[in-house]
Amino acid sequence: MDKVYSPAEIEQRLYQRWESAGYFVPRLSQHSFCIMIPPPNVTGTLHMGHAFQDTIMDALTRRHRMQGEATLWQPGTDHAGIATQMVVERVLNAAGQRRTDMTREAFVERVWAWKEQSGGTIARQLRRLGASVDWSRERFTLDPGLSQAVTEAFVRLHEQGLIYRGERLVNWDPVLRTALSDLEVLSEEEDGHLWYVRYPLSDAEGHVVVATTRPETMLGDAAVAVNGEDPRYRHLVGRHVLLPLAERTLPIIADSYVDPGFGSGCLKITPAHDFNDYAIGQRHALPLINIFTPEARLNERAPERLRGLDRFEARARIVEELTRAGLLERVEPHKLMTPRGDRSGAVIEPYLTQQWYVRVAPLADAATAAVESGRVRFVPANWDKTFYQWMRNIQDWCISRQLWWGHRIPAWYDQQGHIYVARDEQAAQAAARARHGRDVPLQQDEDVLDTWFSSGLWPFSTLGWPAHTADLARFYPTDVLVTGFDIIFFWVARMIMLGLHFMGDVPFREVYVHGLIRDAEGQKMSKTKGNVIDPLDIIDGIDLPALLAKRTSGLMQAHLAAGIEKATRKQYPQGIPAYGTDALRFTFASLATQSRDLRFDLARVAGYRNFCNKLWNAARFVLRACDGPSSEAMAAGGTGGPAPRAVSERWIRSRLGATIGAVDAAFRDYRLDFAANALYEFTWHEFCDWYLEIAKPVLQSPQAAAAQSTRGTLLHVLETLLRLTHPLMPFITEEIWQRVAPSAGTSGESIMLAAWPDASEFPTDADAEQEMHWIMQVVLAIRQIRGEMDIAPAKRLPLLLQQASDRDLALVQQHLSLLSQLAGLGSVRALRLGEAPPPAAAAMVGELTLLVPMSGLIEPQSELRRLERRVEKIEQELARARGKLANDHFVRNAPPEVVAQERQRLADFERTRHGLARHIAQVRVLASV
RNA sequence: GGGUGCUUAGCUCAGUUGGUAGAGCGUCGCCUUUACACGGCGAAUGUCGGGGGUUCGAGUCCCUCAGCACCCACCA
Repeated sequence: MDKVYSPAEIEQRLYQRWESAGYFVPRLSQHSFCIMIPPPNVTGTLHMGHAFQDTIMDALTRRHRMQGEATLWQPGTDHAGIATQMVVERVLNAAGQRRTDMTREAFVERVWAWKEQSGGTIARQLRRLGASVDWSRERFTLDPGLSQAVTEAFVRLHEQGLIYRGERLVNWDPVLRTALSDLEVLSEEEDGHLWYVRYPLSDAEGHVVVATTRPETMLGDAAVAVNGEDPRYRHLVGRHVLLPLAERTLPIIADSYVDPGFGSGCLKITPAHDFNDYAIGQRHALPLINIFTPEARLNERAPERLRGLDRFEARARIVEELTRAGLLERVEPHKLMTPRGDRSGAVIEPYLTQQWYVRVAPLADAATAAVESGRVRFVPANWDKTFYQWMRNIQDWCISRQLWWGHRIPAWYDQQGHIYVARDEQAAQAAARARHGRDVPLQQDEDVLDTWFSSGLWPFSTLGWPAHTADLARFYPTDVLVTGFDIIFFWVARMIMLGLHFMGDVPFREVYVHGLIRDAEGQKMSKTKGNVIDPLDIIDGIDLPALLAKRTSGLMQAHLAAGIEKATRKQYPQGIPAYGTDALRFTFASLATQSRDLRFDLARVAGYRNFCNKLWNAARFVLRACDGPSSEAMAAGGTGGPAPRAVSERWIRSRLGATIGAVDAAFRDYRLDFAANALYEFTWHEFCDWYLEIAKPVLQSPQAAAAQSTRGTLLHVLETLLRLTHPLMPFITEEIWQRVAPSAGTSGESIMLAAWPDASEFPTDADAEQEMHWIMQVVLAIRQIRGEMDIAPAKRLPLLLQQASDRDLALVQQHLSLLSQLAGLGSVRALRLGEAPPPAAAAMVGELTLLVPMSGLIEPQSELRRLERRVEKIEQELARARGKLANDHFVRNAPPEVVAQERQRLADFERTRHGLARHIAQVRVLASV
């Protein structure tokens, strides 16, 4: 084994072996475990958030697989309608072409070609991350099977009256020229204006003033509304005004929606271009006057001179004309919430169109009930509140999109406009024939479905639905969904609704909601911010020029490049070193706290890369120590051999058991940060820092049985630790395990298929832990003196024991060589009764006083300072403990064991202080000489 | 307007039913100790955002204020 762990050499080799050996395919077992991957966009690449999420899922999957369950992690990708279509259109535009220049079929072909070209990236990335997904079941939302599921779901929902087609206002993206669902619209506060416009009364002198943020829509006004209670305007209700710039009169109506306190108290009503106005228009039977084309230009309903103007040009023109006509009373600056499309960024227009909708209310009720009753459990639990809040106010879901890339809606129209929703064209034709008595020409709906419609079926469509497959029976409901809170509404809620509806059961029993990965400064990672890191660049490393090129090329806003380059040069002057997959994965695990924002800092990856190296070298040590012909004897020692085990062996086994328990609990609670910490702590600070050091002299000792027993323990503990660590760090654990397992008496093709560690095999050994605690206290106390006095580590120190109890003496006797080795002692001797101690540095362990004679090594002054610092601390603790025990209320009300514990603490502190005080007095005399 | 979080060491964060405030990174000493310098040993560092309350006892529970972040929502 090399001195330094080199992930690059082993990771890809091991993954290929796992994959080709079929280890990712679920085995047969009574119990099953299943996770569905949230399918990423097929044309995208995995970012840090994906890598984080995939690490979590892989860790869960690997642990369950080791527990012997039939484990499936289902992979796949999403066609991501709008996002993908936009990407391909951008490519076309760059080549001087436009989507509208080609046929739909030609365009869709281009998208498929793009998908084939880029589709392998995600799979490649997943493999590099070590994701143990079952590639043989990989799915894509536009696969024939999944498309059939989409059609089936649509047709059934339609038959059940849960899908309908209707004409109403939708969120219209005039740039993409498609409808969007409510969720795809993001509102943000922007600076705007409030224009106060005079609408003259039609039958008398005077006018009313309406306040509007969108003067251009006045051409579509159908009324002016006032609050019926408003004394200023009450008398005008029923009269009419003349709509400026248009040759129309509008009624003045009363509606309680109008807030007399806002603006002028008069509201222009434009039912075809505002959601509120639409509702008011419905109440008052007002006409819908659509003044826009799908591109949001003024249409033929506008006066001729304004036709064809873009909505923002139209606004300027109309304000200008109103000003010229003296109808603009004033303009105020005004902050308003502007709705924008989440993909295009275009200002969304409420627009009157025919669209398909899912009637959500009945589905939402069932979904809410499923969460309330605990059939679906959110982790952390409080996400259910977010879920409920959305579910309570849910509106019908607009599922049709005026795009070309996606699942074509299974609806056909005859020339009279009758609709035939059917599983295929033949079935539609049959329905048409039934109506008309003959075949008639049918035209399929041009629209496609919202991407999230097919994603919503993912937990069962991937398993073969609508067929009744064995996989469905085996894996549905799945066990856990691992996802970010950003798609609870888009995806989680819809899977629950559709799963309950079509499968009659929840799609997953638990939803583990993790935080979102941000950069080291807490900024969201994005291309425009230039702070994106490709997970593979952390694994393989990347030099600065390549990193700069990646971050500054293909920017939508080229002017950002300079700033990004500067920041990148500053942050990564040397580029990024190669850290390997396991270090990255362990970092992700350690980040998996319950916080919402998770800051990703490369310094942590470096720390865990070091941890990998630590584990690697510990293994190197163990293998070297156990190298030899008698490996069978060692194995026997490891699995309950004959010799009574040394206390250190009993201790490390007990600690391992505790660690297994902690890791098990952490996995059950989805606290991978706890799991990572427990593994780190045990591996580094117990196994390496203490046990390996303890083992060294034993291995050299002439007592063959003790050495042999130690070898067995080293192997057994390491082998178990590797299995325990494998879900988080699959590669390094496999690489080491392959070398360690045979000597440890374990066999198997792969650690992946080895049994998950059993804590009961390593029960708590309280005696051993206590005894080791004493040893460690003594060692630490002497090391502290050495460290604080700057005594060279190689210098062997004499140690005198004062006031040693029988137990102390027995322990010293028993562990003399151990103590000498760990603390660097030259000699150890107990003071005789009445023997005057020489000038010495002192430390206390319980009642025992440890003395290290100064004899030229230690300056009395510095020892004095050291002792005084310690006493000061103890005095503080003493004061607190005394105060507590002096408090009558505490002694009377606190539980007896707490009071007893406090008394014990007080006694310990007093003894220690007393001992130290005595030495201070002595040292002070020396110091003053 | 409604809702949800967050505020603990220089930085990033843990802190499980209230009972001695922790880790990693960084910092400062000493060390080429035969697994590891991607290392070893030792050290320093906190008004747990402010205020109030409950309690024998509060980082933890309640109230309140401040700051930050996010989500939902139809005030023109």
